[in-house]
Amino acid sequence: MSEKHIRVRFAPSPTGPLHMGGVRTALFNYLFAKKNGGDFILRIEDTDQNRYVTGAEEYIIESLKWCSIEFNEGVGIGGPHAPYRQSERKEIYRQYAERLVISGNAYYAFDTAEELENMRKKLEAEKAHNTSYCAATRMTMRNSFTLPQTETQTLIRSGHPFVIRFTMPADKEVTFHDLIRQSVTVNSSTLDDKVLFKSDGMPTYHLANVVDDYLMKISHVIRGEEWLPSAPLHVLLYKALGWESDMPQFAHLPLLLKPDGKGKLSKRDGDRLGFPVFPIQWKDTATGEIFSGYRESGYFPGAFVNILALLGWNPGTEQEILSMDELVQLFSLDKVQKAGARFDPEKAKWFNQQYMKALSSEEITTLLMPMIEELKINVCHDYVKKVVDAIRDRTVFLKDFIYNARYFYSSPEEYDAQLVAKKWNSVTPGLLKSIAGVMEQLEDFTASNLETKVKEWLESNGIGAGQAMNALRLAMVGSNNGPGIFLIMEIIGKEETLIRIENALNRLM
RNA sequence: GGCCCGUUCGUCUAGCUGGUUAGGACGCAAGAUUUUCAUUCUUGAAAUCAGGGGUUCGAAUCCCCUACGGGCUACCA
Repeated sequence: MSEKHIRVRFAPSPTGPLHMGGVRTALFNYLFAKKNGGDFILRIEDTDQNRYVTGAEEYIIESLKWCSIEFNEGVGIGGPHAPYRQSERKEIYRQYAERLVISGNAYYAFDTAEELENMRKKLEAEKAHNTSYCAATRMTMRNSFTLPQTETQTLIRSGHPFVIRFTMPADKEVTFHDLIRQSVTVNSSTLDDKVLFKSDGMPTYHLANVVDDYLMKISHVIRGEEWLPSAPLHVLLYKALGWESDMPQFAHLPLLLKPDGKGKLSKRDGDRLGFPVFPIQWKDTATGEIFSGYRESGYFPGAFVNILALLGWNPGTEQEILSMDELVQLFSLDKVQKAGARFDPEKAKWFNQQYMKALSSEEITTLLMPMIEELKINVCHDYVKKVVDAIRDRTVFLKDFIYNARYFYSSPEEYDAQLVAKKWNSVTPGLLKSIAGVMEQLEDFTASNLETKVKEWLESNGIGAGQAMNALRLAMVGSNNGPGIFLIMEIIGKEETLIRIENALNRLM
């Protein structure tokens, strides 16, 4: 193991939007690279033409950008090992596949889908332990082992479809070291003769991945746990290609599990349970279905990254709020958890709240203004800032400054029926009229002056504060939430305050 | 079915070289503040460390077995 320059890659395939588990894999690669002064590469693994989804690649790049996960080599920006899109590297793979055939580590196979299906059925019926194309079965199939050499040559020259399969040893212990799981051993008899090169001229993941990681001088392969079972094949491929001394180190990350039930977090869990699973919104062009994103839901990118970082990793201290710089400083693979991490949407909200707290009201307002303008709400920066100051403690998401604070921008249209039933009685209208009369006289319409004057009046008339305050809140807000009622009045101003009392009187009688 | 990986409060986790009242955070509960709702503060409940065997004076920490969970098992990645 030489002291190689650290080079890692994130290699998604553009089959749809990248979900948060994928972003976390990218993040861990990024943190590891930054921490060790290495390179972080973005490679697009688009070897499956059938599953290619238009827009997915752009989506991936935009997502990473939103998260501030920057790559310094790869698709879009190029680099010394370009191209970084596997479909554009097509020519490279075939020679390595053929090299494996020549060295006896791979072979041509001509079986049809139907023949493969029959083989599987037969093996299942026999209750064979290994029901795949492997050392035990390959001699019964149509391939360059069973066909005469001349026939193999003829078939290939005549353009007959073929695949190249790896010659998996019959019975060999394959052991490799994983940075997170230590030693992993598998017997090759349980593995199969994986297709390395497809009949459409494209490599499969296994070949492309190994070839590219070698050519791109990748030092560490950090990927999801779903790849652990095929890692022995990859190790064998490095050996077969004579690259054993340059083989990267492996680290298989634990999976992200769904908050409820069983299994790994999937595409549809988010909208089913009310939280996003995607970094940014994705619209499925085929079905028109929209999948919500963290960005659109009002999460700060820093909070999102923070949440992901702490899923399956921790710094070993009690600090939970960590900036990207701190994450880079503290990150290490040996603090990565082995078991899958169940995602908790509630804690995700808490993280966002912490990031909200860290911002000044001025900063929040600046972030808010474009949203306000887009909604054509006619208020100025200073007004919004007052709203922010008033409700920031009770706000988790940026959009809540708008939707949960509608009463700052317009008179309530509806009044909470339960509250009306409880707090609005026969004396209320008269009471509100009198209070409105008091307020009308006020020059100084600040919360403190309002409070003093209104309370003085109530006291001198022997009226309990409770019924007045609740009725006022009903008139101003329409429901039982929001900051101090006098502060709301100060912000919306005298004119609006009186209008709302009038509105309530007209509507509630 | 086969193979691989895993298993500390409901959840994320600390605990890494055996000796702690098993710590923190989210959530939950109670109280205080707020004549609303939140915030904030205080307090509390919550893991016999999956279970069972060992090793040891002593194990959440080491070993084995079982159970359970997860992943993989395509000419998908």
